Amino acid sequence: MSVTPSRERSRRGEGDQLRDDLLEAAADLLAEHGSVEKVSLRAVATRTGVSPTAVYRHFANHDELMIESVLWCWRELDAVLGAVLTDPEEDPFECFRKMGDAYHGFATEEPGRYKVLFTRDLMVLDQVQEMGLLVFAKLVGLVERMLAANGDDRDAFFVASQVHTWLHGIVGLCNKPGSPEAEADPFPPGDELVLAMPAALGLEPKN
Amino acid sequence: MSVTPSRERSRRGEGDQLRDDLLEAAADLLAEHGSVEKVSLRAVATRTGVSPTAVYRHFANHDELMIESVLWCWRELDAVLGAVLTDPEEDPFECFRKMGDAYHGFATEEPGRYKVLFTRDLMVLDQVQEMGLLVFAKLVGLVERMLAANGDDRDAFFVASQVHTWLHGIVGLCNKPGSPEAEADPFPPGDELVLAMPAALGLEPKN
DNA sequence: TGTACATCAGTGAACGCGCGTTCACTGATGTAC
DNA sequence: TGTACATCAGTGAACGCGCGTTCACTGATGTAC
Repeated sequence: MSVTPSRERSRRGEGDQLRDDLLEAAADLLAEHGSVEKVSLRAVATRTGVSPTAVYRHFANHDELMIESVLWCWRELDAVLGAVLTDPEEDPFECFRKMGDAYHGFATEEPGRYKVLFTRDLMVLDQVQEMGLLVFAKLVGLVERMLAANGDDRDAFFVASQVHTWLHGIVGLCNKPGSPEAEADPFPPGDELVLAMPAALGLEPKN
Repeated sequence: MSVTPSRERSRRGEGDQLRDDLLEAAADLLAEHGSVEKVSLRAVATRTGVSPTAVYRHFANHDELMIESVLWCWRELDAVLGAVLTDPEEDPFECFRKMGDAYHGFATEEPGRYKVLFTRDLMVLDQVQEMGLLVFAKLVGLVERMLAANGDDRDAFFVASQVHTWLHGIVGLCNKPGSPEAEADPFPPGDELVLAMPAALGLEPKN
């Protein structure tokens, strides 16, 4: 029941440090296991170097710890995509290609994290849904710019939904299961499908 | 520890009946919970009206019970899609529309079952992968017929992969979480996206 | 036709495990006088 | 400057739970003689 003394007790008034450390450990465990059910409060405490009871000083219970950790993960995806999507001066088509790569890259490098983000039971929660909308709104904006540049009068919201659903499906079916053992699964590599998407959806610059 | 006597003991020589009953109960529980981890051997036994130990007469352990149940679920999807895909006389474009509806319908009506089918940890298993390939091969055949009808020289395998990844993404992001509480989620209804897919992928009959 | 017996289809108690959560506590540290 | 004390940041033991799995068993049923 004792704990590896891997962590020094915070100084007085700096107890909130533990909260961040717990969230970081929980996010790592979510990334490793890919699901909220497989990450126990006790495991998070152990990884942080603290006893299970200490967690209750910062979170009401296991559920709250997990929800906060998932929101933490969402902020990471937002940061990754935000770095690519926000510059309003850059060519939107170039921007779109980079976004596809970034999205596919995140899902490939962090499959567990990605899976957790889009778990349906979690997306029902208001706060999680809000984060999802925030990221999606950026995509809608980018699609608007592409359509405008092409004089295309399609609905940007609908087209952005097409983009997102397709990307989501590609990374869901084509991701390798960790090791590069390669040719086991029946599908073409995800990046080829990502590459072919803009043309199929009419999101390439008109000549 | 005792069991509701909801089930009569099989007659001698008919012990295999229990095996089928267990698989059916397990498939139902998978449909309800949407994940292998949430379905315990004990829960399957209880639902079947039998003690946990009885399960071991037919399955080596919890893992084997779950794998066989998932294969059972795959056979159901195969049957649903097979009913639509197999008639080689029918107009392939009409057939394709029906297939999209059937796929979307299965995923919407049985979200738990659908989720389990495409769980990555399970798809790694040879037998599960084999079932997936079997279903996918039918789609490739259908796409071949559409491309041929249109004199389209694209690779049927690649186009079928585009179809499947997109459908998978649509049902993954747009499915309602059970009740028709409606306008919570940010995306357009899945059936609209399914309807728009053939045109976007160039899979409508040429005039 | 009667009876001993092997087999089949299960049961029931028990095990050790990790889990979420509660409770009473401890010891260092900053503050008031 | 010294000391009493409140507070903060945790600890450690214990609880009841459901789980997968093992073990010795039971009772009905078909078969051999």
